[in-house]
Amino acid sequence: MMTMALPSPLRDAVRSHYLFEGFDEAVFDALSTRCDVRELDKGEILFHKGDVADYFYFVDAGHIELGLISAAGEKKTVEVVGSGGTFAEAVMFMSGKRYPVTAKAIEDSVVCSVPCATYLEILEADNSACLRLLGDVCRRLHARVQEIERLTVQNARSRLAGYLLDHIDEKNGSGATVKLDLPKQVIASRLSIKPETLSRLLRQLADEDILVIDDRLIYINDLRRLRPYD
Amino acid sequence: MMTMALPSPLRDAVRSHYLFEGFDEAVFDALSTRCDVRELDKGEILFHKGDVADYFYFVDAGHIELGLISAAGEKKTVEVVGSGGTFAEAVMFMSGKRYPVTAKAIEDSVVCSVPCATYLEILEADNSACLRLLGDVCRRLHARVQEIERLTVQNARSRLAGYLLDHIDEKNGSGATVKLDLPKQVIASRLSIKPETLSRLLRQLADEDILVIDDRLIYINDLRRLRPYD
DNA sequence: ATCTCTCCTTGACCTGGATCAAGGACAAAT
DNA sequence: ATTTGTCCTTGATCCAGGTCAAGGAGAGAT
Repeated sequence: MMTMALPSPLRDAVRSHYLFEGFDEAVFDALSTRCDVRELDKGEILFHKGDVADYFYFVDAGHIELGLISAAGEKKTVEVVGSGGTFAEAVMFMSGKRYPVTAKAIEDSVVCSVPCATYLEILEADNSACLRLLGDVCRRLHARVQEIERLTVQNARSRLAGYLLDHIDEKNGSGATVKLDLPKQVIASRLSIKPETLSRLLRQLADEDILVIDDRLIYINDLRRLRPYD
Repeated sequence: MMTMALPSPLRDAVRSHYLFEGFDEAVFDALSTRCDVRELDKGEILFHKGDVADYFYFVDAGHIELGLISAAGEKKTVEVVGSGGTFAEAVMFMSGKRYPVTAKAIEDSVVCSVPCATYLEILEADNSACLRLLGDVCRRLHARVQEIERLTVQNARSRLAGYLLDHIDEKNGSGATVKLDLPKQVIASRLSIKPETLSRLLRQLADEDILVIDDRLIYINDLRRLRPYD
């Protein structure tokens, strides 16, 4: 992992993220001098679950996987954050200040670290920043509740259908195209199934003529036949 | 369901909750005149998933179950809130402002409704209230991530062990006593298992002399033998 | 005291998805 | 051109937990 100061294009990208865009120029400037760029190789771990959480992150390039690993080695991807997104900003308020998940680069990535302490100082003075962060955290909370719903009241096939419908690139009439931008193993983990099962389910949907698989490109023939499972 | 103005003991209980205790007397007073008491019969539904979320709630007495129901009729209890707790305060910031869960009284209960719009106005002026709410929402977010972890990397037996260890009333040496304060069906749903499975798992643990069951009282003989599953 | 309800337990059986094991398809390295 | 590694697929088998069905126990209601 390499660490260095913020180059100006990255500074601008961070600046325009809604967690920062409301700040005064001077305030943001002070904050940005305390941020660092970190370049991560594919597979590199940024932080482990349980590490002290002094920073949250903005993704400039690549994909960061937030996941859980049990004592027994079981793995589960909770979320994958792509460029333009932030993660771990919610831990700022947690007593103990420890990351509840492990963050790992699933491809060569560039992230920007933001010191929680400095950001917190800003929040203490800036009410509207506080409200924006509240909105952000609540959105995340809602996403987690939906995930629990998917895990408990839906089966694997429904979860896959939901995932595909959520990742449509292009619609054409009653069909659509989905380009899988993540390795299938990562998608499987996000859906809490094994890669083998994902493979079989896709095959099953293809056998039923609901979709056609061309490597990482999936053509959905009829959205109506996929939706009932969502 | 009966609705009426806040009686003074309930007013004090709400006042001392951390989401309100930092308010100036005058501010809290204005808010409290807009709150109502609602008495719910066992089984009564306070709001459905998808309803417009104009209020959040403080529980004065009883237990409120926050749950999900799928189209197919599958049920899952996400959380059970007892007296002194609040729920649905996070929806204030959600676009659309709709409840993501259904709230149902699992016994005769008394709750106090707090209008989101009024509370939001206070937040817009009071920075420290904002920060307290942020802490609160982040705690909830963390709890949801832990729940996802339990659901995905642990099996039913581990989840039950974790539940029991989380609900210990009294410790004595290497053992402990747990008093189940919720109907077993509700506990089962919280653990995302069927009542039959809960019953069987408890029996299994009893057969292994890890615990003794006396109706709603459970004596854990040896915590060390239960912990490995947590 | 018997009915009826709700809550819980138990048994018999079934199934979705995991696991184990064996390749296939590429791409990068030598 | 062969090796090595990563990612994916496919088949065979297994099992945790669900489903279905049949009671049992206690609490009110009549």
